[in-house]
Amino acid sequence: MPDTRSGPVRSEAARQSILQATVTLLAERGYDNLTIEGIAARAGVGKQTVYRWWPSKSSIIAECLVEGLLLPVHLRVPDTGDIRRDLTTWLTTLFGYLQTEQGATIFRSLLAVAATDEAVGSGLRDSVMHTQSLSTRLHSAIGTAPNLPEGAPVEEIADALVGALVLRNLARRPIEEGDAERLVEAVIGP
Amino acid sequence: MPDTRSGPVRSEAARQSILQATVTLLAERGYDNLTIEGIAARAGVGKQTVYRWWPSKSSIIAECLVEGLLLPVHLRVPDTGDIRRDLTTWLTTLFGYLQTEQGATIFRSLLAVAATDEAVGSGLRDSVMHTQSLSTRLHSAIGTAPNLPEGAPVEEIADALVGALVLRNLARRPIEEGDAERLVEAVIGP
Amino acid sequence: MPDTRSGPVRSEAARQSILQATVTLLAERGYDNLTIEGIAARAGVGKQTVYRWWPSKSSIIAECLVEGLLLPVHLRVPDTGDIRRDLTTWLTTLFGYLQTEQGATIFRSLLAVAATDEAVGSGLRDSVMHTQSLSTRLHSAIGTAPNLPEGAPVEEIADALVGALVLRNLARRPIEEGDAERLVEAVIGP
Amino acid sequence: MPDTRSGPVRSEAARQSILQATVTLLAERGYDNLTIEGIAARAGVGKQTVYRWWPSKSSIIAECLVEGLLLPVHLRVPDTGDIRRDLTTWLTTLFGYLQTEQGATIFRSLLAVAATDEAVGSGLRDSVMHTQSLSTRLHSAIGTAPNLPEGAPVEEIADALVGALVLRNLARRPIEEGDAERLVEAVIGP
DNA sequence: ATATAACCGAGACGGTACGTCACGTCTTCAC
DNA sequence: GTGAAGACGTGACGTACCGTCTCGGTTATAT
Repeated sequence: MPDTRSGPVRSEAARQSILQATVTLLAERGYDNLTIEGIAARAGVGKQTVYRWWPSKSSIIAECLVEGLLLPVHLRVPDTGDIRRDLTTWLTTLFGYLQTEQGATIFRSLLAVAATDEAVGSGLRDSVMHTQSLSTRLHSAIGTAPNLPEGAPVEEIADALVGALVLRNLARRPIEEGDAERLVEAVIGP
Repeated sequence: MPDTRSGPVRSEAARQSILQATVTLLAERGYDNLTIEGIAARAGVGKQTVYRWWPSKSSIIAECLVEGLLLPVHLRVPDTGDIRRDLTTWLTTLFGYLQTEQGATIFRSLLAVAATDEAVGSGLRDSVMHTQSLSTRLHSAIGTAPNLPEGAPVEEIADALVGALVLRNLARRPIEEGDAERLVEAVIGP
Repeated sequence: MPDTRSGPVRSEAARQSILQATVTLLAERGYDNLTIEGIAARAGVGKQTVYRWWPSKSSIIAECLVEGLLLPVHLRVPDTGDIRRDLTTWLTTLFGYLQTEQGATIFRSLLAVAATDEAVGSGLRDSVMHTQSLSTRLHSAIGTAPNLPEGAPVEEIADALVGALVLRNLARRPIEEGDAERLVEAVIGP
Repeated sequence: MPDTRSGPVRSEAARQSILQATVTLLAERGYDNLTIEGIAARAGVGKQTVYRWWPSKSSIIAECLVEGLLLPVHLRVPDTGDIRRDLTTWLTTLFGYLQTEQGATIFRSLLAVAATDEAVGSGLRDSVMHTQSLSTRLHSAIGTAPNLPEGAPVEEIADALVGALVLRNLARRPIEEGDAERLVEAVIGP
């Protein structure tokens, strides 16, 4: 029976406080300007308590992600049977999030972390963007659209959609009316 | 009478030395771990000489980009009349660059800068990726493929291609045989 | 009905272990570099067990002193009737202790504690150096030496002897042949 | 021709500021409770500026000593021809300094440093206490007092006097009327 | 030709944040 | 209630870089 040592147990309150402080500061001031001292101070926690449980700034952010504190929209692709409509709905939701100053800042922070931290980067496509659900939805749509014949490169289509989103965020290009539709058209065809 | 100040002129040697040192350090140790003091030391240059001419770390990197020191592949999309083949060729070249450890590291650094620095971010799609040439090529191909009818969302197609590239780089997904073809198929159709 | 509380009694083993660990670490690494965590770890004891019984680091050292763990020489001044010989014998013993690297280090630690901690400082002359026995011996020698007439400033003579010892230890001056004799001559006269 | 490098020169203002802050804090709060961060803050100076020029806390104090900022009494033994009177005068001056709360605190700090730092300890007897002048004065007095015959152990007499002073300071024994005289009598005889 | 001014290298300066160590308090479980 | 273990908030440690500034030395005009 492992892990039966006595002694105090990790403080869940401190953990939550740190994660919440991280999200707040990330939204307020961006990824640089985010310091561990700042997190600890805002969380009302000793610096050592942070270092005891997380090896790096990016790992805190990774945990925020897993907890769903960073992307407070549900990223699952809907399934009404109409793949065009579903993708458009899904993209519109995401575009809506990226349209807010705060959402865009947080998402860019996320990309900065991904660029820096291998673990976050590797998990970006699947865990973060839930691309899995996108792939699944696309698979189930095979045959229902002319551009989705048997053997269509589903993963690459998913990459293209998510990647376009990422690129827009990095490029600070404002979202406009009809962008979601146009993007869907670009990859699924007219 | 403009520009009648006296004194010596900006040292081109110092400038080159700084840019080169930046590229070297970026490839060696990544974007974080890149310090201005480190650049100056490696370049054999005083810190002030850096600060005199560049306002920030990211602006040095931006200049490296413009000088073509960072992405030593020519990014222009070829034009043989066959849009599929041209895109595949272009993507294969880029994939080749991102397949090298050094190229992937530099490109990720670039994305980190873009996530952080508004100017670099805004220029990412056009200046960095030369998406303009991609758009132009796609425009000229309208009508030559079933998925590129009149009024096709060319910009979004370009976004999708470049974005997929970016996403792959961030996600550290290794490139495999046929990836370029599949990606082209994903956006241009079968 | 005094002392009828329940529960186990203070562990003598823990107490001894802590005191011994303190002496060891003091001799090994000096007064600074001595930490309570280090003592507890070396003693195989919880930190709280230390804090439960001692208010401060210096009080542990004070207890080591009282237990005779720090100055393992008997400091009582002998009494053969010949005050010169007795003082010389006593000083030679002490010099011998201070000549060892370990003894000198421990004694300096003691002085550092005395400089810092009022209680230890106040007890230094009497409890630590047993100056009381020195005074007594000097008192009993009054009249037996030309420099010890009736009314001789016995306390000051004791101070002078002990003080000279302390000074030598602080000044890291090595002891040489005949030093004990010369010091006795200095205060008792030729 | 050594040391001809260009560039900024060490700031004398910063140096003075640091030394002065050290003295002030030492007198205010004692040797422990003295932190380098505290010194830097009080001096209005970056921490690195302290670390650039001094390897340790004790070395700052040592420099304060050399600058005469710590012991603001002149420690030279006077020479009127009457050795008893001269020693008494000298001791009275020192006792006066040690009688003030601040003087006693600073002097104890000094002893704590000496106990810890080899360099300061080694210099304690001579540089700090100017025992050299005491020895000289005693040498010149040989033959003028019955206890100072030819061949008297002058160094040991000096040790005894200075040591008694040190011991009193460590033991927190208050100075009383006639103490200086009694101490002189103890080592020079009646 | 000579003064003036901007360049260059070097690096000291006041700062901020880093990641670590130890403090003294506390909480948990076993005895 | 005591003891081993160790998490907690706190604060100082010594280091790395930040961006600004000050040096002595070196060009290049502008007088």
